[in-house]
Amino acid sequence: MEEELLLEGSVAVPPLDESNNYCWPSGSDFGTTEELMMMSDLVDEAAVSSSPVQQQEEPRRRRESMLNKLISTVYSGPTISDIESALSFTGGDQAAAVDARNYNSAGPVVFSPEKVLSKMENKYTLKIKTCGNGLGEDGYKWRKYGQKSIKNSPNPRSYYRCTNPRCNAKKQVEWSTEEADTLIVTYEGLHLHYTYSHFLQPQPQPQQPPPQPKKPKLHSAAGPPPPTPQPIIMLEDLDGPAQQDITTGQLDAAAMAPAPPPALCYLDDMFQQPAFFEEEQQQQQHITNGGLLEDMVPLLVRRPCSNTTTTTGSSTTSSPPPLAPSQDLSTSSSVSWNPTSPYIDMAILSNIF
DNA sequence: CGCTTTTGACCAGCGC
DNA sequence: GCGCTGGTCAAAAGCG
Repeated sequence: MEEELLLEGSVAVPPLDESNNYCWPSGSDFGTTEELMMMSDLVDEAAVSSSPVQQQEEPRRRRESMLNKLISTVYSGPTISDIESALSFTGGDQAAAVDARNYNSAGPVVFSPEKVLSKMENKYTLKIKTCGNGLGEDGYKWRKYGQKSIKNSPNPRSYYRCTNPRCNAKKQVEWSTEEADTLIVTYEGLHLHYTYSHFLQPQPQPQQPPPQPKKPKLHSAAGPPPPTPQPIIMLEDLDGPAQQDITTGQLDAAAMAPAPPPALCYLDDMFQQPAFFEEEQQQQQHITNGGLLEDMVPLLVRRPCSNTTTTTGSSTTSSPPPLAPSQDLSTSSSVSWNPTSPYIDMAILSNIF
């Protein structure tokens, strides 16, 4: 089936919000449906009409530009330069040199233009507008270690620490007093690790309605519960066929179905790849004093939004379910694709390389 | 049983 | 020094 081929590495398109804009993460330059369709057309055109000559010159640059744009859209984590800057950070202007948009929380969120309120040292303060389901996810696994009521704020502030023992990243989460659906998340420190431990855990997506917090009383008076972590996917190798649904955060069962777990499907497998370790070792030679380079932030892709429709191909614009991810793609045995599916075909992208 | 969350206590920084 | 505030600790409880 054609659909099966196109399924590899499909990229979920986030749902539309009230303004008919896609809930892309920050930095997105094509938030509207029209812009998205233009981008999709451009990519498709490049894949279909490119000739050997064209591929070498202008089209190549254009494709690279488009790809970079797409990647920058789905990848919201810190870049290598960010890490380097962080590791060599001395304060002041250096911090300002770090592009804050590269370190934001993804998930079912829309970033307000003023998402980056401040960035001092390794702190990133973000305004995150939740996208309907009231949850923000950034792909990392956090452990809550405290909660405080803040003066002049009706909402308590929650303190989270990365569960990775090698990582001292922290974040503070509180609901905006101005906008009920806006989270104010302050990240401190960078994640010097992959999210493999979390990724490897099959994440049973909650059936809607989403599960109540274990102790809802904390939030009953203060607003919705704080964000919960969700798995992310790493786009390990753009030159090869993508194997994961990089935005749903779930392994794409269809992508894996034809040949069970290709090397890149599981991070366990990926870590065992010689090429991967070679790259890791090379990175470790560059940065060894700030953390484990096994932990260096990879080319990872965060899910722009979780409440996308999945395998049914149903429209995302009509009464979207608040939490469609209840469908566990990692266990789905039948996945189809059609043009109405909220997916960008990564196979198309692979053609332009 | 292990992990996570809750929550009161504790500590440090700051202003007066 | 004292009080206030924000951040962290750690024991207890919850949960799967």
